Amino acid sequence: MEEIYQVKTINMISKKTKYAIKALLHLAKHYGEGPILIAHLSEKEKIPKKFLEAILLDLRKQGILGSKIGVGGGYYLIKNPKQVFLSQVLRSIDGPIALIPCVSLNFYERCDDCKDEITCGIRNVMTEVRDATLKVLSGTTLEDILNREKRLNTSKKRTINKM
Amino acid sequence: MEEIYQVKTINMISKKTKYAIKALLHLAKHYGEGPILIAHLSEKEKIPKKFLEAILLDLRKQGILGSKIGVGGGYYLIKNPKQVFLSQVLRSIDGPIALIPCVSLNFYERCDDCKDEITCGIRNVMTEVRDATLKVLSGTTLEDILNREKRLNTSKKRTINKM
DNA sequence: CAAAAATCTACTAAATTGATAGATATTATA
DNA sequence: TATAATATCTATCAATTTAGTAGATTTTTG
Repeated sequence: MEEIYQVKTINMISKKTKYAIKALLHLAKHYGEGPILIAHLSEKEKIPKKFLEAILLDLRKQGILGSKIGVGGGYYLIKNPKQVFLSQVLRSIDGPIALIPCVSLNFYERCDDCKDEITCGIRNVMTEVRDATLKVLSGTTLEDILNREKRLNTSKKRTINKM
Repeated sequence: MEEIYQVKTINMISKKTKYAIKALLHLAKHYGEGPILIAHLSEKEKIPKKFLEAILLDLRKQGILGSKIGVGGGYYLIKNPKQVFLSQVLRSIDGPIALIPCVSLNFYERCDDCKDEITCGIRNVMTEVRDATLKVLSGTTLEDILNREKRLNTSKKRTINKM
């Protein structure tokens, strides 16, 4: 009898958020070149078209994207890629970055079982986790990510040439 | 007509993990004093009993807890509280700590849409996020959390006395 | 007016979360 | 050895979230 192994489904950032980042990076690469079609983004970044529509709409409502209807329309970045922070993107789609609501800056909620926030040790650690995470996420922009990719590409080439 | 506001449900650590941490802190506080009943933990920490059963079983399978059946039985910490890291607890219940599977140390999976891991900018940032998060989570033990609570309590008292 | 686009509304299947119910196995002790 | 006290195992469930799809509608340009 064969056994079936079920890979643990993983709960991190959602596909939706990952799609959002990929779409935004594409738009960032073509910043200033006018609107890009949903259909084009969908094809180039391998994102289901209808799903992408919803994502782009979210990002527009967050003030990150602009859109134009009709011939010659599409989506475009409203902000400069060096002003779009990864923290903002994650919050726009998945919501909070903190691991626990009582420590979230943008989605605060009191824990229902909380006796005293001030002296809660769990909350205290989770604040540190939040700060450590945010230091990276709100220190990284779309432009930074594109630059990382450039850097990684050239250092990869150097490595290959040495071999 | 009244409007109904639905608070955004929040996706961070699960209730299950939070319950696990609370149960473990309780057991840590009484480390070395012998087994504690599920029923007792359930009542003191306000955790649904049947749900708690499943959680404790998980933690036992992870080698964090031991159990004893029958009269005088219950659950107890196998490891010293200064050797139980928060990272291990989170992984035992919720799974991965990384935000993206291709960067997870314990639950690695290749992204299905990945062309080249080495030059992926998203992966590059997410590695940094993982490291920053882990620095805190794997640097904090059950004992540390209890100590934090003691410290927070005394500094709170000092503040109150000053007023 | 026609074509090209985004936008809106509604629906769906599968997985996950947060539980509960009830039967069973194990152990200490009277 | 019987019994009471425990943990353990198996099954089930409702609500929510995730990852989409379908189709009608609105806006804009030419």
